[in-house]
Amino acid sequence: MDQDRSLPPVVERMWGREPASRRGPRPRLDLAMITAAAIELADADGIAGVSMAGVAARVGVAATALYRYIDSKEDLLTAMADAVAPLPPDPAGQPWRGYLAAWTRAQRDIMLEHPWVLTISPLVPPMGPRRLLWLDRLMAALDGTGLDDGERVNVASTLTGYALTDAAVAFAAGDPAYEKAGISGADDFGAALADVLDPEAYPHLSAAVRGGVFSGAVGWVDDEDFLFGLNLLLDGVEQLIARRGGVG
Amino acid sequence: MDQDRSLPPVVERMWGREPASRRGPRPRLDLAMITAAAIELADADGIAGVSMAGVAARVGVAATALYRYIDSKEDLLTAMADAVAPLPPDPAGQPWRGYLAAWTRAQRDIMLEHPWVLTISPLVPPMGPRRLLWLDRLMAALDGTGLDDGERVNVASTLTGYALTDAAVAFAAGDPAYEKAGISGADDFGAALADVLDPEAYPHLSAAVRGGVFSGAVGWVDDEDFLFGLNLLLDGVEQLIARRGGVG
DNA sequence: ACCTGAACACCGTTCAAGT
DNA sequence: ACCTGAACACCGTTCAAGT
Repeated sequence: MDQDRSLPPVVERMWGREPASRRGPRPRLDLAMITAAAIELADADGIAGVSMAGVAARVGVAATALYRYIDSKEDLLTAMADAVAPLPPDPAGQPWRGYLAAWTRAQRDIMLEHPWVLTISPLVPPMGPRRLLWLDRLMAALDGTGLDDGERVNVASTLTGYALTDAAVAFAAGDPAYEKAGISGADDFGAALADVLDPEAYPHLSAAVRGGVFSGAVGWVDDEDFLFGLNLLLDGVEQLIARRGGVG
Repeated sequence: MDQDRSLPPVVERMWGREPASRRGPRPRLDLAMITAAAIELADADGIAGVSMAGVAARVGVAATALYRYIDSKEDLLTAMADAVAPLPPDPAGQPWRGYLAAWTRAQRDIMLEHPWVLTISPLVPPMGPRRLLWLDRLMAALDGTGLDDGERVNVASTLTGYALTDAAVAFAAGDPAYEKAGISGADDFGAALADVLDPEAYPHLSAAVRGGVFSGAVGWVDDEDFLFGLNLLLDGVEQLIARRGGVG
């Protein structure tokens, strides 16, 4: 039962389970060193800056030596997505709603600081020690609300998804691809769109664009927008808690 | 004002604005043909199956000829993410809540059918004709609720994000990377996790895992889970509408 | 047992040359 | 003006050989 349902090798290593190597020279590296180097490269040059050769050079080793520690580059990206997360905020003594808000904001901030996470995260299930610590803390914060474990997990995944979406939208507004074309903010986004939208085919949207939906001072990136959607979710959670008879 | 705030070239082409070419031989291709070929490849072999050479071969042209129509592979992916969306459901005569639910589900279904969208979508702002048609229809469905344009856009982006998250989670449960390791469903996911979780460091989560959170009959992929989070959101929207004094 | 260096198959993109 | 073919710089990954 222990051997049958084993985790993927990278995940095992992310949890510190290095294979017990006995004979021969001692390893010069471990997964944490490699992951840290890769994260530094990604922070500096984006995901395109992460090549096996580049990571290897940074830890002072030949490119091919990395394959002693990971099976593939994909595995490396999986480990990066977990390791980039800092420790979650401490839920001790906090009311659930305040903690969930802080938790979600902190998770979004990770992605604003490390935009490359957006390019790997969504398809990777959170099985590493860091991401699961976040999950554990959120579950703790919901003690006393009457929500069961399954509901808590669902709340966590919904909030994680929201953080991801918000970060992606915020990032898109400043996307270099659009700056290249002379569009630098929400303001120009709307103006450019107006040129192309047929009012007959897109009646509501083109009216909204002419009305200036995308021309707000800060537009998409506005903190108000983050709170808007977040409170939508938290209101929903609050209703559920009320139904379960938990305390607010 | 028309020239200054121009859209990126790909986006212009997505809107059918092919450059007016006069002299010389007529083009053999257009962006739609190229995009359709790329989508077929991605559906068949995943995003890894989409190479410039492969797409070119499928439309019967040398690899380098594609650069007459797009500036880079990234542009091609942008066009694919828009073109893969079918027409949105028709909102005519539907109550807002029912339409939003159908809209969100349909959007998630796109990603379940074309999982490769998950690997490009989150960083690409929706500026193509298809994605913006979806936005227009959702805005139409909210007529009479009292929500303003900005709020409607925020609702749309939040629901889109939710659809994306749900699809990603559902997809992760069946991720080949985990099947490779002998983990085929939610059941094994939980068992594998139990081996590695330290109950002292992860008290709530390890209790939940022992309690079988991840061992439900269908687990993550359950339709119940999709509706759970969706209703959280729609309850939030409903509260907002009530505050605005709109009709349900 | 760990690491290296050479090698392989493949990739996106450029550019000059053809029509 | 469109398309081709050769070429370039780079990539992830393998494998035999060294210690």
